Amino acid sequence: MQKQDRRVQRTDQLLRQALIDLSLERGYDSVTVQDITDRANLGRATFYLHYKDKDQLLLSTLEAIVDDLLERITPELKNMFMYGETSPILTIFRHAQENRDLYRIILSGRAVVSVERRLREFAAVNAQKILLAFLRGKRSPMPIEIVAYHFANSLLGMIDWWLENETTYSAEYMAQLFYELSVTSVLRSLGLQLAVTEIKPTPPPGPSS
Amino acid sequence: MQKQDRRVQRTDQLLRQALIDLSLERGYDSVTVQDITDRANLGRATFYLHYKDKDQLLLSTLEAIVDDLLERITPELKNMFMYGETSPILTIFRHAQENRDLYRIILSGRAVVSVERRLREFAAVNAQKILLAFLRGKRSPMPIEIVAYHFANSLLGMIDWWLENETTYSAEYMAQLFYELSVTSVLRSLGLQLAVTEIKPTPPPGPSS
DNA sequence: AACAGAACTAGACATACTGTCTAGAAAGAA
DNA sequence: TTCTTTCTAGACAGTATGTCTAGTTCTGTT
Repeated sequence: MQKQDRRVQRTDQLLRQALIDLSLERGYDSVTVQDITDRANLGRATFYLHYKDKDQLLLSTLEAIVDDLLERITPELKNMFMYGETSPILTIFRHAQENRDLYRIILSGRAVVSVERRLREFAAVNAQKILLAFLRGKRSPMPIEIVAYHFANSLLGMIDWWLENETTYSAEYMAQLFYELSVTSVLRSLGLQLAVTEIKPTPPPGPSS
Repeated sequence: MQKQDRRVQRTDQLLRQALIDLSLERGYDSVTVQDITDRANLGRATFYLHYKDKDQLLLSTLEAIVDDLLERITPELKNMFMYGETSPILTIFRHAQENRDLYRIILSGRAVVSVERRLREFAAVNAQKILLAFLRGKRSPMPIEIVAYHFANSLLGMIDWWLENETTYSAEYMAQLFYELSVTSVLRSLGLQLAVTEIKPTPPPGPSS
């Protein structure tokens, strides 16, 4: 990451954006390497100088975005409020909104298996970490892996639905829905009281109906 | 479906099984039409006499299995008990167990986008029907589409996890976990009391830990 | 047992995409 | 300017697709 690589980074960025755009336009599967380099105004050979294949390109885009999310979310996990402005859940919804295109490609199965699986695995692993922290050593009455998987799966599903359908709902509203639909029962299943302060009564129902 | 088509059906079945087997062995994506017909001891040309492409073949397998499930589940939906031996949820878990291979290929994203999406859509649509029936005309405090999507997504996620990991858990146990993790909070989110009888206390915790 | 029609096969074909390689052009730092 | 990195154009072999044709093998019916 030294020397003369501003050019390289620019090319990287062009390729990533081209793949995202083309995927949304006509589906990840049907996008060829040729298509990508054409769109990015680059030679096809250049692609292979940067990435092994199309999946690698998408994967690297995912990694970048995941790093970004982690950076934003880690400090918030210190205090474990699931509600309010510092809620990690809210942050995740906001992050999804900001990176809507990429999330959509990956989540709605537009993209390829391996990448989606990577994201889901990442989510499940982190969910488990968080739930374990909540437990503080207590024993869960339910297998923690299932609960964590369910938690991550629900969150991703909620995001998927949101980005595909009613984007007019605010991130705050979605976070609240998720809280009511998932967080509460997850905590209860772990044998925990809602160890959470700041429960807003019931935020305004999202814009449209 | 007349005349001399026992042979056709047999060929169909051979192709389907070959695709399932090969997909589990080395991933749906990397299976070629040649592979399938080799495994089924058929000529490649024969494949195209039956299906347009690989996706079509998988899709037709899915349709068949979905029809089967619907047939079993429809009568159970008459009485709406979510618990007990006639619980539709339990039936779904059993169905998944019986058709484990196919479910795994589709759910774990081993297969192709379009097929998985079809299954998820099917699940969401039916979930919505069921929830509407539960509401009996009452107005839900939460957007019903989201709740239905969440419900379907959770169920599929649970099945996915189950088939991929601890198949030693019984279908009954999984149904109960699902009930506690999802059904309760879904009903509550719809503004419903648990309109359900027969809540078993807490079934034995699945075999392993 | 023989026949007719349906179902399958083998192989060839055009097409498309992949991933690699080479020789050389363009860009940018020194 | 000069030197190194980065990109390009085009060619290449390899593999999969989907279509087609002519011919073979089944199977139910007579």
